[in-house]
Amino acid sequence: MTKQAGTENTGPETTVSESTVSETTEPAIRLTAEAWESLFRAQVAVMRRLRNDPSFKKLAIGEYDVLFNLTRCPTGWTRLNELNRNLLISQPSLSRMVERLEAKGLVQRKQAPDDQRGVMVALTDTGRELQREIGAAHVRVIHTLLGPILQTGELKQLLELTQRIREGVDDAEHADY
Amino acid sequence: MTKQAGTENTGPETTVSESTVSETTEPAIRLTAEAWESLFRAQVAVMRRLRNDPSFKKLAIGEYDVLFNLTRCPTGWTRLNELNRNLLISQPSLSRMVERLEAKGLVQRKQAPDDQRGVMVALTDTGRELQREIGAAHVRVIHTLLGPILQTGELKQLLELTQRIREGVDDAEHADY
DNA sequence: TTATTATAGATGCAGATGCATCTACTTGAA
DNA sequence: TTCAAGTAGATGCATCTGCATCTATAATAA
Repeated sequence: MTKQAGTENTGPETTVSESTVSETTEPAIRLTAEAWESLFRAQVAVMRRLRNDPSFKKLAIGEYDVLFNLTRCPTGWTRLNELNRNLLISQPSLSRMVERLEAKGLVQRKQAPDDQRGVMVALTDTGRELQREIGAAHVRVIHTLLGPILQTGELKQLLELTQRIREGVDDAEHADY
Repeated sequence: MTKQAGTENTGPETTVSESTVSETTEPAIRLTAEAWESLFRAQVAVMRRLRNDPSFKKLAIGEYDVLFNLTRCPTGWTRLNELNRNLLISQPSLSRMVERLEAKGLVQRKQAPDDQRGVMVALTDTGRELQREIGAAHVRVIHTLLGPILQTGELKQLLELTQRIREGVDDAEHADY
């Protein structure tokens, strides 16, 4: 349980609480909850570090994420609602965030050709450049942080497991049942 | 690459962008970035589902997380700054969130005995009850969601890998270098 | 066609967030 | 001691967020 000797630990424990997952909980359910909890905390731990990195001085992490998602569109352009599927923020928030990013000259908008209601977004050259700059720093931080913790094989395992989670959850999302 | 036949995919791809991690990037660095990216997206995918669950009607997910963290304190009480270490929100935000939770009767505050500046927080009985209620639903959703995706052994792998990340990152945080 | 229902995105508004700063207290050095 | 520097938490303020709702367009049914 990795408790440092001589430390008066009064803070929250890193083991799963009995009030949520009691010892009488069915083991399979308990394990699933513990795995999720651990995944979530790992994400928080890494994110806390990332957020404070000087590379995110220019742009909030959520805004960077929008630019990043835009780099992944084969045509360069995406529908606003499509973009929203990969983010945690709400539709109105994305709408206004894109507005701000446009004002900063980082993205551009145009009407969707096939749907008069729709809006398409793409990076501008400036936006693409900024994304690359921040992304490069981002990658360096991650490598410095995670490199000493996980070996190549373990990184591959983690990648594979989390990819399946993402795909599985997204599929369930679109499934009509 | 799991692309559905007959689908005009115009949205963001699920493979890592070349603009951030180019094919010439050192493989180890590339893999680390891909693993983090995948972990992050998996977290987003699960979180999107969780957030919409009716069990979070009563309390925002961030507020639930505070209650949850409080259940893990051996003594029941924690220092505000200690609590803040496990969360993504800023110190002023936590300060006000606790204020609101106190107003709702879910947590209680008292002055720290050993430090006149400090504030200690603990759940009230009502708070503990609500945490249990939401937590139980939470666990059910997670199990329904992740159960069909990962097997027992895989969940254990995931748990182990993410635990190491959390510990490793937190240790690096406290290290003085 | 026309009426109904659904969807894309924008907007008003109340409330939450982070940053900078402030006060109060503590620590450590002279 | 005394005083400078550091830390805990609160607060003013500008900004961002989500919810509910609105408009405009699209899809579906009658």
